[in-house]
Amino acid sequence: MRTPLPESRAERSRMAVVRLLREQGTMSRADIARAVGLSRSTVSGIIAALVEDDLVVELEARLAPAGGGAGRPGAAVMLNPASGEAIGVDFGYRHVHVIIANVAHAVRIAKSVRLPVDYEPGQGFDLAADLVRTAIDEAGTDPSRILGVGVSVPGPFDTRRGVPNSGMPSPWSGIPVAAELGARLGLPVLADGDTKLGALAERRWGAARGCDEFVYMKLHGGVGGAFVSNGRLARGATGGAGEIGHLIVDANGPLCRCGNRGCLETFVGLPVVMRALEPAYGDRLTLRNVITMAWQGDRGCIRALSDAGSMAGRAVGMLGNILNPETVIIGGALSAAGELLMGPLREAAAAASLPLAGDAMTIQVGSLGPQACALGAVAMVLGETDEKLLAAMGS
Amino acid sequence: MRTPLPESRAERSRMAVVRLLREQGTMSRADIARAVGLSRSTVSGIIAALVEDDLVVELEARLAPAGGGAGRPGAAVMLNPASGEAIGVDFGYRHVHVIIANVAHAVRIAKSVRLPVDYEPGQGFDLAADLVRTAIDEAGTDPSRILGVGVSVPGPFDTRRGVPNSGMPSPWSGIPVAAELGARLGLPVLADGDTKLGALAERRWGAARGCDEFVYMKLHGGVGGAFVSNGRLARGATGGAGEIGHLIVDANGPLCRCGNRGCLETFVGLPVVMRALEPAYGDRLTLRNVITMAWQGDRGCIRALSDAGSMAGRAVGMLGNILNPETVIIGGALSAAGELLMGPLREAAAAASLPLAGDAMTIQVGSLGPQACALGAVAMVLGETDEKLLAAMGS
DNA sequence: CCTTATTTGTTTGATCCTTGACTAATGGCG
DNA sequence: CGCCATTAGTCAAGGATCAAACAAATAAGG
Repeated sequence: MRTPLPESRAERSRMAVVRLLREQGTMSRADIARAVGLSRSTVSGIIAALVEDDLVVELEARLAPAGGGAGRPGAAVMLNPASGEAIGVDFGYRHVHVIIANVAHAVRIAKSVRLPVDYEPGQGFDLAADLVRTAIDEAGTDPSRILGVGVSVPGPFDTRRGVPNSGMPSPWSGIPVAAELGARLGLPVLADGDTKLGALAERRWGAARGCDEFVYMKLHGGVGGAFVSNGRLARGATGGAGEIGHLIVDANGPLCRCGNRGCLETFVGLPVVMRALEPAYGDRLTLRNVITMAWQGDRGCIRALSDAGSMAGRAVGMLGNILNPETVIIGGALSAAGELLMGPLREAAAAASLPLAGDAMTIQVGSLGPQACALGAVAMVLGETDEKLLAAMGS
Repeated sequence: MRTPLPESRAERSRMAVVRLLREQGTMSRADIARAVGLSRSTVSGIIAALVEDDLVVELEARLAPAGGGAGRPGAAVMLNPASGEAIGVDFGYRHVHVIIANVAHAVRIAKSVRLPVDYEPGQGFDLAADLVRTAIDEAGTDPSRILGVGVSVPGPFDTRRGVPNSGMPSPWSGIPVAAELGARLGLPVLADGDTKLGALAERRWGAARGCDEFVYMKLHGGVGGAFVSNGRLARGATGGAGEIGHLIVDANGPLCRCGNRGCLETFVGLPVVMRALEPAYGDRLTLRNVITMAWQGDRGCIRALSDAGSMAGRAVGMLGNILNPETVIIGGALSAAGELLMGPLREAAAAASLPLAGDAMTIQVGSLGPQACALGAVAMVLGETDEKLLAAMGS
C-alpha cells in the first residue's frame, strides 16, 4: 500500500513525529502536537499507528503539563529503543572514537583507538571501519537495525560538496569521507566537521540544551568553532561559517600559516601551549600533566593555561559583539583545565565585549567532554536519517 | 462565516499565499505552490478566491516555466496594487525619510526632512508624524488601506523588548519607538534597527536579492552591520547580532568610547573621515565634496577614502572568515564613494581572509542607496503584517 | 473537601488538501 | 511539420487533518 518515496502527506507527518522523538527523546502527545504544528487529535492517531508498529512505546511515567501549574499530566511516549541504533565516529588528530547509541539516546558502547599524529586518512578509514565492526559485534547489534553512521572530521567541512575544506593544504582535502567509509562498511554514512557536530551535541544533550543563540569554541589541536543563530547551525556559503581559528587577536602577533599575523590559532591550541612550556619543562609533557601540575600550584603551567585563556577570551569578546549569543560553550581538550582556563577567559571576554553583548552572555565549559563530537555525529544521524526506519515498518 | 482570529487551516494557507506575493511581487500559480508547499490545485483555488475578493489580479504576462526549457508558461498573478500600502520611516542621524509603497513594491512617494545633528527623539517623532501625514495626503492614500508603518532606528535595536539598545548612553535608549509613533499616528507601527532593515531591503529588492548567506555593512555616522544566515536575519540574544562597529581591527589603535582600542568605528565612519581632512581642508567640507574632489584627483580626499576602505576591508575579511558569506554588501553614506572606497576595501579583505572564505565571497556596493533603510521598513511591514489585509476582504 | 481552572487524550463530523487524470501551451527534435 | 517531453492549470474523488466537544486528571483556592 505504500509507494517507495513520493511521501504522502500522512507519511510526512509520521516522519516529522518520529524525527522529533529521535531528537527529543521522550515527550507527551500534546508536546508533539505543539512542536510539529499538528492538532492533538492527529498526533494521537499517528502515535497509535506507531505503537501498533512497535516503533513507539508508551511509558507509565507522566509528564508535567505545559502551563507549569495545573492540568492533567501527559503520558510519556518515546521511540522503542529496540527499533534502531546510530553510530558515531570521531576522527581526532591522533585518535578515532566510536560510539553506538540507540534511538533513546543511550550510549550502548564506546571504543577508541590511538593513531600516530598526522595519520593518513586512508589509514584512519581502515582502522575506523574495523573498530565499528568490533563495536557492532560487541554490542550485539543487528546490522539491519543500524540507522546510519555519522562521521566527525577535523577542521572545516564543505557540507554541500561533502568534503573537508580547510582552504589550506591538508591530507584530508577533497576526500569524500562519507563515500570512503560507506564503501568500507556497507552502511549509510553522513559526515560533517568536528566543530559543527560538537555544537550540535552540546545543543541537544549538553550545556547549550535548547539554546537558539550560541557559540561553540573548540580549543584543541587547532582552534575551531561553530555557531547557532535563530536555532539553526550556521554553515555559510562553503561550510566555513564559525571557523574562528584565524580571527586576528593581535595584528602584530606571530606569523600564521594562513599568511596573516596574530591569528587566534597562533596563541591558543594544544601545540602552541605545549611548545611554550618546552624550554622549561622538556618535551615529555602531556596536557594532562600540565593541568594536574597547574592545579597543584605550578606557576608555569598555570600561566600557560591562563595565557591561552586570555587570548581565547579576547576572541570570545569579539565574537560576542558580532553574534550576540546567549551563551558560549568552550570545548576541546584544553577545556579540561576548567577554571584555570575559564577564569582568565571570562575576564578577557568581559573586557573586550560591549555591555550590550557581554551582559547577555554566559560562558561555560561544554558538558560532554571528549565525547562531544562523536555524540554530535550520532545526533546528526538521528536527526537526518529518514526513510530507513519507516521503511522497516511493514504493513 | 469567518471567526475573528482562530485562523483556520484554510485561512493560514490563504495568508501564506498573500504574504509570499507581498514579498515576491509577481509569480505563477505553480511557483506559489512550490514555494508554500501546497499542491497546484489548492493554490488555484486560493487564487481564485483572492481574485474574487479583488485582492489579487491576473496579468496577461506569461512567465517562463520552472524547468528552464520547454513547458507551458505560467500566468502571472500579483497582489492588487490598490489593496494596500505600507509606509517606511527612516530616522537618520540628521534626517527623517518617509516613503509610501504599495503592495506591488512600487514607491508611490518619498519625502525627507533635515534635522539638527543629535536631535532629540521626541522632536524626531513629532516631525516624522507630520511628514507621514503630509505624505499620506499628497499620495491620496485612503488611511484604511494602510497596512502599517515601519520605522528604522539608528543603532542596535532589541527586537524582543522593542527598544533601541546600543549598550551605551544615548538619547534613544529605552524609548518605545513603535508605541511613541503609533500614538502620534493612530496606525500600527513596527520598528527595528537601521542596519537590519537595510539588510532586509538589499536582500529583497537590492544587491543581495534572494541570497541566503550575506553580510551587510553600513558605513555611515557610525559603523553598523547585520547578517543573514540560513536565509534568516540574525538577531542574537538581545538584538545585537551583526553589530560590527566595535570589531577590533588594530589592538593598538585609538581609544574608543566603548573602552577598547582600535575598534572599526574609530577608523571608518563619517565623522572620523571628515575630521581627518579638517586640518588640511577646514571644517566646511561635506562628504559629497570629498567624493567629488576625490574623483577629480585630489590626493588627500582619495587617501581619506582609501584609508577608510582599507580598514573596513580588514573587518570584512575577518567577518568573512567567521561568517563565510556568499556576498558582502556595503551600504551607508560612505558607499557613495564607489570604487575609491571599494578598491582598497576589496584588497584588504582579500589579504585578511582565508582562501576558504575569501574565494567564495563577492563584495559589492548596495544598490538601494540612501533609501535602503526606509525600503527595509516597508519590507518589514509587507512581510509581517498579517490580519489587516485579510480582515478587509469582507464576504 | 469541593469547586474552579487548566491541560491532556479521545471521539466525530466537517473541511481542507492531495492524488491522479486530463487538457492546454510551449520548446526541442527528427 | 508533427511528435515527444515538459510544465501549467483545472477537475473530481478519496484522504488527512482539524475544530469542537467531551471525559480524565491534576493544582490551586476557598
